[in-house]
Amino acid sequence: MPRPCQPTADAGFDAATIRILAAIRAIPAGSVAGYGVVARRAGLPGRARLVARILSNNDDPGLPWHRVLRSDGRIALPPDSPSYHEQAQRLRAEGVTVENGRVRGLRRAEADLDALVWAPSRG
DNA sequence: CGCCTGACCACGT
DNA sequence: CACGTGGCCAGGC
Repeated sequence: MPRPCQPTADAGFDAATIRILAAIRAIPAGSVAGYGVVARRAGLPGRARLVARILSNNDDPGLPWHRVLRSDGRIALPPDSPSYHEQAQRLRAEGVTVENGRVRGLRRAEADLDALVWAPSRG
């Protein structure tokens, strides 16, 4: 009996992994995020590859791993992989437009947000 | 330790 | 938008 805390499938993971898992679970249905964004949200900038490794190692079916894409909106998995099709299917099931293994509007949306924050004559 | 690999990223062409 | 290049971090051997 490791500990009386509630084991949410995060049991046994280090802090970084737990934060990343939380960041992934925080992605709302019907939305997507890049590996780098997930890492940054988890407070681990520059650890995009760590996110990828965690997803690769992940076995929790409740984790919305399908909402994580490359920074350019492309599905990271190889097109001939079974998981690739599963990801595209799950995304479409949430109303996300997947075309040619790619989701449109990921980079553009982030750029717009940055533009708002860094907009001239505003702050 | 050093070396290779990976569900990555930014940048230039 | 597609490709090539260099960089980055973490693991496995």
